[in-house]
Amino acid sequence: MHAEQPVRSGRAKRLPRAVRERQIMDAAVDVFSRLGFHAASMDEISEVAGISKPMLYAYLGSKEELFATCIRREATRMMEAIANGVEAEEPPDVQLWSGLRAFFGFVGENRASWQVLHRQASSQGGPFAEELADMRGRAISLVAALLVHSSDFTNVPRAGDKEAESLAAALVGAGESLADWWLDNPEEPAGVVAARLMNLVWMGFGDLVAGDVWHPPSRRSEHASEGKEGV
Amino acid sequence: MHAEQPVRSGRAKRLPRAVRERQIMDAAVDVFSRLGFHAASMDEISEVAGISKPMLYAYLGSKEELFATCIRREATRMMEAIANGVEAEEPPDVQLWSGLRAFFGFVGENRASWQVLHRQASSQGGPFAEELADMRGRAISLVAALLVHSSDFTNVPRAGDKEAESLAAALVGAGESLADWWLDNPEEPAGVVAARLMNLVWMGFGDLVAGDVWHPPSRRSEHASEGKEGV
DNA sequence: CGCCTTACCTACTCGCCAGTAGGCTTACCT
DNA sequence: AGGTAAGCCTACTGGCGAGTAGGTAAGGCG
Repeated sequence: MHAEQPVRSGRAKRLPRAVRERQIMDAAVDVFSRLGFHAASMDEISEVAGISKPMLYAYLGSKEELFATCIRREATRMMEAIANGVEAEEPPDVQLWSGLRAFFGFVGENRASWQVLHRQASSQGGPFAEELADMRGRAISLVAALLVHSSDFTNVPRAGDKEAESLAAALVGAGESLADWWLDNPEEPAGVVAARLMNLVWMGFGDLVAGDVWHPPSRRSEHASEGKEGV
Repeated sequence: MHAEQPVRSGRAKRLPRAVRERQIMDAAVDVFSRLGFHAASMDEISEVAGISKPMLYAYLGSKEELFATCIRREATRMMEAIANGVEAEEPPDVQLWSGLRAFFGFVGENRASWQVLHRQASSQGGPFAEELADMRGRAISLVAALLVHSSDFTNVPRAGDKEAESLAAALVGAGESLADWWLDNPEEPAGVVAARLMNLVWMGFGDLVAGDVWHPPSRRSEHASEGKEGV
């Protein structure tokens, strides 16, 4: 939630192209996330960005190009945030936990990004959804690899790659969905939401109902049922 | 996927109001699901319905009213489908399984309904999202009740109502999301998708990775890892 | 048979928004 | 200083789509 700088009045100060482009992108993400692709108008985006419409067209092209660019930028930012949060040497459950925390952390601090990325991109058809599917694909591969690796650690014969991928898809889906739900129920901190999903997907209802919970390997240790780990 | 009856040419046959309203609603769901709320035009809906625009306005009111009516109708149909699939006397895991099968069965046979219901309704803000949130709320309560009841069956002290509700939210979210994913990957049968989610949420990755799976209490028995149950 | 209600139509208005034409101004470079 | 290019603007067009005005046919019923 950046504080978009206020509406301009009169001529805007001269700025180098790169800076303006950044401002415009920020404005576009903001407006697209609030209004949706169709309802968002180039007039409003230019106004929020503090410039006039022709500048918008001069720098970022048509409305569709602009939107696609937003999606690509935000997707990249998010994947990087997650990658930075995970240590490849840790055991699988810890890696998953770190990934979830990084993911929900990103969403929490970039609600607009997530909104435009997920809800808007997926409800417009066409090339936008593909862009998104692409990112989801990368995320799924990541998790699938984690799972395969994870069963290597155990004594289990072999949990087919295909099956791992399905499960990964389900988990990524659950994450997307929980993040969406969180948008509408923002009172809870990121750590709690992440812990909830971690427990659900790692332990399952079966265990939870029986009273078992997963919790991160001790650091400052946690009281029983709801990991309140930092964001 | 109903075969919408073809485009009319000339004057439409006189029909009683109730019948026309049904036709119009079907057309509206179809068009909204394909194009999204904003891109859908009243002209196109009226054309698909086989009547003229003023009829549309006469019967169903403004575009927004029409959309809201679609959401309500489809939400009701869906909740009924699920309710009909579940027997209150069964043990909790079986109830959950039946519910999931009914849910994915409905989505499979009513892709357009689901699309309009979930993707469209949630990406438009305003009263539409509320309508949807309402339905989700009912679904969550249902699952939460199931969970609470479920831990009554075990010897566990008590899994706070609040926590049950969170988990229910996560599960419902996972279901929504997996259904969405399924829209884009329609090759798999409903039963497989349902089984996948069942395993994920009931067993958890922890157990799955260790080689344990959940499967429905024997009927014609299933070979190991991927429940290919009905629907 | 004629009257009226209900179903249905064609043909507009009007506002909004993507995209553009054409011109002004400020900074930098020689 | 003065040229020039990069940054910026106001003010338009053109099309599309929501919603309406005002009229035509068809079935029912006295």
